[in-house]
Amino acid sequence: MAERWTAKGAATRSRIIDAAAALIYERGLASVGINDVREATSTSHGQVFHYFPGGRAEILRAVVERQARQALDDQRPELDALDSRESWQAWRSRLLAVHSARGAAGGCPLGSLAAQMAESDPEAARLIDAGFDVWAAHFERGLEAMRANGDLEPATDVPALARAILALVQGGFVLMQASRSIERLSQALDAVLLLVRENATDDQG
Amino acid sequence: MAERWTAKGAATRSRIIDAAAALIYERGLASVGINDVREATSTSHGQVFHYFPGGRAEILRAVVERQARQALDDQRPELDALDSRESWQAWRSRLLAVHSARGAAGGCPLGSLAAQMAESDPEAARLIDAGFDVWAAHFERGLEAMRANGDLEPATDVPALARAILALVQGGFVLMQASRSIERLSQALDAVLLLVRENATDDQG
DNA sequence: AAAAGTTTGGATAGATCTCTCCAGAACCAT
DNA sequence: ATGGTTCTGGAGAGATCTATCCAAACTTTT
Repeated sequence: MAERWTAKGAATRSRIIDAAAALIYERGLASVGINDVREATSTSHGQVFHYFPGGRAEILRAVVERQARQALDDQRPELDALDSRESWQAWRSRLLAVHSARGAAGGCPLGSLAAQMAESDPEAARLIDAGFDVWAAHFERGLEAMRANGDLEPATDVPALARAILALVQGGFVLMQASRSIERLSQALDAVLLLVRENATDDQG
Repeated sequence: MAERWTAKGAATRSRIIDAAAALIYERGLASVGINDVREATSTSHGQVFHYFPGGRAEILRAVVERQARQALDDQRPELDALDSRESWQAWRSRLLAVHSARGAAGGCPLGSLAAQMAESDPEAARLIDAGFDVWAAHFERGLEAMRANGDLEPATDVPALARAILALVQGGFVLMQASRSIERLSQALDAVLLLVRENATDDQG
């Protein structure tokens, strides 16, 4: 099914998704129509519906999947090795740097889509939720690694802690988006480090 | 300026705001047009623009202010007296009950508007941010009361803790909205209690 | 009761948006 | 090369949406 297009076609399709994602991130989903995407990509109306027979809804779902990847990539490479308190700190720095460079606008590439799509498109909501699952799994992996190294209290409820951390991150993004201030995200990430520290064994903080 | 309308007129205006808020909360902002609001309130097109000369954008801003109040009311009366660990627990229970009854859908009445309006309407973003400020101030007041009672570590950075708690709540709402599971909000609120407990003096937990 | 102001209903303009359809150009395999 | 497939361009139907405008009905005031 992914082989339905030639290399050229797949490139055009990607271009459409990328442009749609960028526009939605900058202006909000409601302000982005097919025509805006068409203009931004120098494509024709026919192409858009050729590559997305499901129309706008199908583009939007592709954007969700793209942004789920984007949100994770924004945190790499640190996201893949959150196995010490220092690595969590490095992860925090990267996330802040990325969103500082973006002007503290737009919120979470993935999370900001939740409020915009969840109520109108259940399938999109499912995709967003799946993205959160993968994200939380990365946190879990890091925390488990810490536990294996003896850096985390053995009794820690890792899945619950991972979800709490993800909630903190998402909430930090929401507050940041409303205020356009990186400070809000920074405070939330400080609390993440605090949570990790308080579940760590060597409580030297 | 608030006396521009008679009692009857003000009632109609309120009816419009309430209906718009409810529809937006249920279907998402992008799916709600003036016509939907008109139908839901059995009003005419003329009335809508009579009471909101600024058109759709003005209605939306009024909805933001209404939902800022709604979000706080959802947490009352506990929100006004978060001066002990028990009161935080009662607050948690109320919030869960309210959103459980709503089917764990829609997210935060206020916070869900951030992603939907912040990028397209700066004034709306300002109103949302102001709502968050009031919300955080309530948390601060409760925490300060705890400190005055000797229940909180004197060195606690209360404003930062309040912001972290608000971020947790907002993030919990985001995860809840995507998954339609009250469990996600519950986990976030558990973490709130944990944060409060860990900043409390008598660490018997 | 008359006048002034407010509220209500609805027609309609004007713009916008999604989506369908068709045809020509480019590409690829045999 | 040639036949089939994919890619591209654009016209236009059909629906929807915001907003304006005007006049009638109702309220309030004098």
